Amino acid sequence: MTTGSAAVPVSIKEVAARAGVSPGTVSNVLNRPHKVADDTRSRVEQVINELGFVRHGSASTLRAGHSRTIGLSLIDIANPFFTDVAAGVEDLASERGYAVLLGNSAGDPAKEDRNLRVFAEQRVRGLLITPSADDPRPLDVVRERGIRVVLVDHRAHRPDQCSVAVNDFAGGQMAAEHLLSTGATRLVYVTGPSGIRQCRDRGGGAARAVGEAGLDPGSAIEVVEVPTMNARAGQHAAENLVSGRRLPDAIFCANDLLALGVLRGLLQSGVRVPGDVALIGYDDIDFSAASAVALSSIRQPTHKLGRIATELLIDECENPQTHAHRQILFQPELIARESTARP
Amino acid sequence: MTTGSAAVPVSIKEVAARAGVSPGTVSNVLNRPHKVADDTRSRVEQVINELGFVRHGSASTLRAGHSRTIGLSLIDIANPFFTDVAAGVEDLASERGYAVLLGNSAGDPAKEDRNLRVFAEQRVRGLLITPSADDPRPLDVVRERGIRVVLVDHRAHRPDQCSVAVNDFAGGQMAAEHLLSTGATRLVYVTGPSGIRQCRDRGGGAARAVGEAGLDPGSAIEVVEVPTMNARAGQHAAENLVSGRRLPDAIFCANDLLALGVLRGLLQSGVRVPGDVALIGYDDIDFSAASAVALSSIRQPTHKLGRIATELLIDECENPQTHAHRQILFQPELIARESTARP
DNA sequence: CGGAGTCGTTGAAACGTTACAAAAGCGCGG
DNA sequence: CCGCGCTTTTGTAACGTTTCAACGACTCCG
Repeated sequence: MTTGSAAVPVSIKEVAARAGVSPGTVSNVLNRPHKVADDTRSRVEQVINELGFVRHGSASTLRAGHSRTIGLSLIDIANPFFTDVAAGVEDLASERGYAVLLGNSAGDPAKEDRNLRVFAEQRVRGLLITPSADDPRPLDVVRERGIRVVLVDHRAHRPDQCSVAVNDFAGGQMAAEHLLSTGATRLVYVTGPSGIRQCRDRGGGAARAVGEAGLDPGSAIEVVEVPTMNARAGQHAAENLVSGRRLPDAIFCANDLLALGVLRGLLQSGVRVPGDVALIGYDDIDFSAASAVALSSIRQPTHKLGRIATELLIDECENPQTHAHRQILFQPELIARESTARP
Repeated sequence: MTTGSAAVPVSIKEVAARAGVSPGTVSNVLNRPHKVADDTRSRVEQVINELGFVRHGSASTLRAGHSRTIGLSLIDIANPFFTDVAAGVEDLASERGYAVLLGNSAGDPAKEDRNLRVFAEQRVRGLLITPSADDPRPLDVVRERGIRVVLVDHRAHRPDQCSVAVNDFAGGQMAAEHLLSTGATRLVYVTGPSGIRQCRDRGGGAARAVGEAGLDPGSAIEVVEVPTMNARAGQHAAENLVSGRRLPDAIFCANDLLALGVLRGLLQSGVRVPGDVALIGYDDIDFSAASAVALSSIRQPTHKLGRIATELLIDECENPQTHAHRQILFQPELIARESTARP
């Protein structure tokens, strides 16, 4: 058994010496293998394996002027939506040999700033971010440092920037249309703080659908705003609706956690779903299909969102001259389940 | 508007020149502020702000011989358990000024290896890992490179290594005792692959509880093993139990996703929970309290797990001489809800 | 046989920071 | 006014890699 003693990292020079070549050649084997003669290359590769050489990323970054690391700044790493996005990011990054630096802003702009600073220190090659606020300034600061940025789940506010998002307006519209198609005429939209763009857009889409159906959005949709978007808040909202005898025909929730809470609140009060009230959520998180009454929802291509964003970012970093900036907007998908099934 | 052109990173030399001091002094301001005279320090700090200087982490790492980055290798970033752990890790790391490199092994040892390699290249200061297999060898390789490792949700297999885990045996025992206390005498344990240590331990704990209650573990517990630990598999298992007329008094599931699926399967077949069958899960994920019948579960201190692991790792890295290795084992906690409530 | 063109390899100079020995400045007792 | 100890600052040599001009060895063609 070896003692936990000295770390003895082997450098490119030792590899070079042992293989009887110059350090430059070893570097070429590592970075431009095709420029090295076959037998030299295989000799060097053999020595690399023998010695267990691993390139020192920092030295490489320092000299080459850029790293193989990308930053990922998320609003809430505990939220399944972002988690799925992160999984997509990690997937592609790992395939392409990039490392992912994780930052969780937890909705706090100060913490987001701190993370951006750390990313800047680490000289990340590029940055994927779901901005915690609409304010574009902190990002412009990052861009001025020469770090490429791709926005995730947020439309770019300038044409020379890539973004990947999902059409929340269309999703809201889709959800409301679906509810209306079950015969509902009086809707409730249970949503989080209106400061959150996603909540606003989804509500806007729902209003549009109601208007297009010939109803008056002002009276046909009641908006119930709750402070946090979790199940507890949803349950509370449902209890209020029941006790206030303001039960609509159908309820649209701005995310699935809210919807699961609403579902629970309704069922416990003896309200039947979908019999008395139809219910639809948003995000189609895993658990939605598993709830007592399988929850209809709006599915977003989360994993893909992460992958594509990463793809765009890497392309922008590696081919800055040919890269075409794109603002990609995915369409969400209606997943109809039991909670909106009506005879 | 600035053109998206030249990245103009300002170096320590320029700061030094502008502040009328030597580069060494700037470095001291950055790393050992107390060794610099007050007025010099404030002058340098002002220039740093004016110029928007950000230390080049790679140069620092290269020269200093160690980075301010820790690696985090998880089995499944889409699983709420690991996500909560990751949030705890990110929390503390960010507080201490460390960056977190994220790796998601997805249970694939090959991918785990690839990630470990990337971590090695980045010269992470230390590594947090929930190993995807029981095999300690890949980790020993990492340790030989001089990278400190703290195991997360896994007991260390050697005394000179830190680990942070939760007592799964106790958790399983706790769950089964609770079920027995409701009057149950015939249990089913729905679990994932027995290759997963957590599943084995929880089952072992349950068997112990049954034995201690004077029952024969061989006949009082039926084990149902499913290939994947998600809701679909749970529902399927429940349907099999119902159709096979093998309904027990109580069901213990190795995680909440399975339990939610089982719950759904039972309710749809007209089996009442907890009336006919009591049900308990494991992990106490957010959604458990929100399901149609609030799910009893075993709660683990996930966030804390992440924080403490990070704490241990940073201490081991920064104070190698005074650091005492610890194998911390948290105790889980029973959360009794409706699904096990009996009159 | 000489010169042009290829291909593979080399050597040395960076990249931005930190560590450390040495120097400079300063106050004070003799 | 010297010399001593103290604090503060400086200059310089690394750290491990990549880049690039230059070089040597071949081949090919005239």
